[in-house]
Order: sequence, then structure tokens, then C-alpha cells
Amino acid sequence: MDIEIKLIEAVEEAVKKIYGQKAPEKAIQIQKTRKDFEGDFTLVVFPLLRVSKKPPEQTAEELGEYLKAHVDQVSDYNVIKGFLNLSINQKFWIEYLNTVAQNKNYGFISNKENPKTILIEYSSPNTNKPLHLGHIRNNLLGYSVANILETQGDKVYKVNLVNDRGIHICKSMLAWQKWGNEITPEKANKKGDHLVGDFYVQFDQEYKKEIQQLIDEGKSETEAKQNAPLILEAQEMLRKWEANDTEVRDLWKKMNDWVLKGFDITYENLGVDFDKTYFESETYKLGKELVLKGWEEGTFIKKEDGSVWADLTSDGLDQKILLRSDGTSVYMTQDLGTAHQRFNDYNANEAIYVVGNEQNYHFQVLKIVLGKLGFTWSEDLHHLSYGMVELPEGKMKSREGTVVDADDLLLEMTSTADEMSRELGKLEAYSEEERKQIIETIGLGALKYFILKVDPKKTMTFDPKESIDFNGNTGPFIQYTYARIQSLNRKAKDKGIHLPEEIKADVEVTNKELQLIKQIQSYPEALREAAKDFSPAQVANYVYDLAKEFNQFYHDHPIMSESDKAVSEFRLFLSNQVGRIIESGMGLLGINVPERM
RNA sequence: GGUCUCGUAGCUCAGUUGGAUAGAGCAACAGCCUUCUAAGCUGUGGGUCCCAGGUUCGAAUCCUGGCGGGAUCACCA
Repeated sequence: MDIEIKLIEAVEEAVKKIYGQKAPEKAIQIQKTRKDFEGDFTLVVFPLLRVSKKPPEQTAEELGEYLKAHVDQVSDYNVIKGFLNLSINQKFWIEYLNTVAQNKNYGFISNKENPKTILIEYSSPNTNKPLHLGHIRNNLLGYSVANILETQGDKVYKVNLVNDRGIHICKSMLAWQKWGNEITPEKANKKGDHLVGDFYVQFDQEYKKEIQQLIDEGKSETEAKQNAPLILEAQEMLRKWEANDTEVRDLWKKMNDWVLKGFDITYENLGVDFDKTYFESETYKLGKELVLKGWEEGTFIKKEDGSVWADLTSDGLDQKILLRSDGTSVYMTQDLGTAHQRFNDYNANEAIYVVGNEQNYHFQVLKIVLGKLGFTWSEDLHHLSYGMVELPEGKMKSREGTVVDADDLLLEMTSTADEMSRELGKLEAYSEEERKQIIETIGLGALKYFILKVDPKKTMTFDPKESIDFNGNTGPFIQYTYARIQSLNRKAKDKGIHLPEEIKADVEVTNKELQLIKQIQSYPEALREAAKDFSPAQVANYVYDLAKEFNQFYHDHPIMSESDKAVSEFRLFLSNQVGRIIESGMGLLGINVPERM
């Protein structure tokens, strides 16, 4: 049983025995003792003064005395103001470490009684331009959160909804048709997504010129924007697309295919994947029936022009359009439909949408509207709203060429890792192939950790001029710690020191070693919290603390050269448990750990 | 203007049901490789936790108001 739970129960019992009443609800708070104080767990006694009717120090003394006498694991206690610090005996910690070693998936919940089925939608790119740094954050978050949720024993499905239709897609198609000269990714020797993205940019440039020309001819800006020949042509193309015009559809298929192939490469390099990919071209008509039904049932209102609206004024929001006056769908309509379809397809208990915080309002409305339609599962729909990635100067703007391209960044990370390793004189002894693999692991690890260590909700800053660090609170730091541990294992093999299956409780243990075990003990809780908050950052920060703690231990605890065999084996054993958790935690972040670096 | 959100060291960030003296990394400076990987370890300096009230034994954390930044409020997606 969890030691914390055991302590809480013991305190409950103590309060009853000593003060003759039940402790008030939630009054028993057990937390980890802060490092600067003696002890392992701390009971905050202030909330208990109501029943003890005695000063804090005295209450703490009485409870401490009782716990020491009645709980095996409590070896000692001390009182500082209203804080009762409890020390847990070494036997408990060593035994705990032994159970960790035996548990293949330590920290993970398996065989949960009623596992949930959770859908997580992430990535969801547009097929008109390549992925950039913002998408990287989305992809890494989605992939990692899926992993983290699975540790809690639930079934998670990762889905991608590709936005492959609409006016923005027609823009790049039209530009290619006009100025592309039948170029293909092969001929241009360029990834398809980049090639198509170039045409999207070109469209925008030419469109701007036309607008300027119309303005010069005396038209208003709005008028110019609406009447520029290029936009009219693009709109015409969209109409043809919707009418299933063969020529347009063929071009659309061809160019989307280029882009999707490009995305596949980026996804693979990033190390993310999906259980299913949906295409908006196949789902964009969903939702209309739901809306019409809602109107018939009086949930929505129809205006004179025929458009259908949800009135959300009673929820403190505005009115929201659901069907245009011509009867066609809007974004919200589609999302209503896809949400409904998803919950049915998978018989899901929860759905998570990894979407930037600029769409907070949209998801707020989506939930309310689904609720109004009578779907009780609207409560189980979560928007994992993440903050934008900004440059030091502010937002990334594609038009100003300040976007950080995903593929470029990945390449750059590897070459930085390469430079670093050369500077440090590492990896010289290894084959070219192994070297390449290691620097990729490190470069990618640096990037992923850099992004995932930040609380998803927060806007984060990325400075492309300063390359991502490899020292300190970084991915490579943690990877390095892991590599050190593997190096220990290799050395141990050479020296004939074997890794014991378990440790005897009477081995000599230092404070630092106990601290490490305590840090290990926090792993399951860290995962629970991370899953609850959809926050890989909490896993990242946990693993960092563990690695930092280990490096301190490593620095002043000889392992191979320790003369006491039992101590030497214990340290090797402890190191291996740390290594396993680093590998596990980093794995949840989608970061690999190298055997050497 | 309405709604939402953020504000912690020079910079990037931790700090989770309110708990003890607010922590890391980077950058700066000073040390530690004849000893298991120095991508490491140790130390120094650096704080009005945006401001003002309130709640309480106790507030970076909760409430109210203000200041500052961001997002959003389309018959776009």
C-alpha cells in the first residue's frame, strides 16, 4: 500500500484515540518533507488544532509520539512550529526499491478495472503549406499526452484530421496551374509540402499586387479584396471542386498527395504517429443534420434569411451561426458532426482536442452547443489548449518569412548536436553510422525537451538565433545521465560485478541515496498528475530532477571502485532503477535515450 | 468595449486541492578531470513573486479592483 495513504490512516486513528473525535474532512495533509528539513513526510497540524484544542507544537508532539509507537515504518519524528516531520526507516525504502525493480512497468497502471477509451486529436494540418514550429509543439504535445494517458491504464486512440479542402487549398492549386509549368516535387527536387507552400506564398504576393492596383484605380480596400481577379478565380475553383469537376479534383488529388507525402516524412522524423487519419473533404458535410434537427426541436433559431443560429446569450456569450443562409455548413457545423461521429465510432468516454488557445472560444461554444443538443458526453470533450510559440520579436508570420520551418529546424538540431560532439571530442571512436544515430537522438531530444518542458498552457518563446542549449535543464543533460548509467553497466560487466536481483535491507545507505529512492517513489504520482493535467511538462520536470539528483550522487559515490561489495552492488542497482525511470519518462515524451554519447 | 488568459532573478522556465527560509537552468564570476563519461559537479552574486486591498494561524497560489501583455468576439477554417 502507498505509504502516504498508510500515514493518513494512522493519523486519522491517532486523532480519534488522542482527542476522541474524528478529524475534519481533508484536515489531514501529508506532504513530502522539504529538503532543508529532517524527515521524509510532513504532517501539517494546523488544520487539526480545532479538534486537539492545544497549541500546534504540543499537538504535533502528541501525534508524532503516537505514530512512532504505532506505525512500523516511522522511525522518528521532529516538530518545527506546526509541522510534524516523520522519518521513515531505511528498511521501508530499500524494500520499496526492490519492488520497483521487480515491476516491469513501474509507475504505470495495468489491468485497470474500467479502462476508458480516450480519443486524442492532434496535428490537424492544412495541406497548403509545410509544418512549422507551432505544429511541432502541437505534434509533440499530442503524441506525448497520448503516451501519458496510457500509463493510467486507459485505451488511447490518436487521430489526425487533415484540413484538405477550402479556399486556401484552391489558392495554391491555382498558383501552380498559372505559374507552375507542370513542375513536380521530383523535378524541383523538393519536398511536396514545401513546393505547394511556395505556390501558396506566390498566390498571396500576386493577389496583393492586384489589390493594390485596384486601390490605385480608386476602389476601396474591401472592394479590392473581394474583386481581385485571382480571388474570384480561386472561388470559382472551389465551386468546381464542390461540384466534383474532374479536372479540379484531379489537380487537387495530385497536389494534396504531394503535401501528405511531405508531412509523412516530417512526422516520421519527429517520431509521431496516428491510429487513424481523417480528411476534412470526407467529413465536412457532417453536422448539418444535427443542426437541422436541433432547429426542428426548437433548440436553435432560424433568421429571416434562412440562416440557423444558436442563441448563447443565456450562457454569457453571443449568438453563433451554424448554417449559412444558403444552407451550407460553417466550421462549427463540421466540428459538431465530427465530434458526434467520433464518440459513436469509438464508443469513446473522452475526446481531447489538441488545438491552440486561439480557438478557446470555438471549443467553449462547441461544448455548449453539443450540450444543448442533448449529448451528455459534451462534458467529456476536452480542449487541450496550448500557447503559441513566439519569437523574441513576437508572433511568427508566414507573410513576413519569420516562420521557423519544421524540417529546417530538425536538420539544424542534428547539425548542432554534431558540432557539439566534435567540440567535446565525443563519439570519435564510433562508426559513422552509430555517430549519426547518436547525434540525431541528441538533437531531436534537445528540441523535444525544450518544447515539452514548458507548461502547455503557456505561451513560450523560441529564439532561432540562439541555438537550443545542450547543458543544464535540457534533453541532452538527461540523455547524458542515462548514457553514464549504461556506461556503468558495461564497466560492471568487465569487472565482474553483477547486478543483484534485490537488495538486503541492512545495506549501508547515505542520505543522498535515500533522497534518490524518494525521488523514484514520486514517479507514479508525477505520472498521475501529468495525466490529469494533460501536461508532459510535469514528466519532463520530474525526470530532470531525478537526473540532477543522480548526477550529484554519481559525483561523490564511488560505484565500481567501492571496496564494500554489498555497497557497490547496491549503488549499481540504484543506478539502474534511475536509468529505467529516465528511459521510461523520456519515452513518454517521445525522446530516445542513447547507450553512449 | 465584452469574454478568456498570462505577469516569479538580466533571459528561459519550475513552484497543483493555500503551508516552513520562493527554486532550477542560461548568462557572469570563482573552483573541481593521474579516480566509474567534465554534455558533469561545487560555490558567489542576482527577487517589491506587476500594484493595492481583502479572506486566514498562514497567500506567488484564493477573492475584488487596478496596471501591463496576449488571444478571441466573421454567413473564414
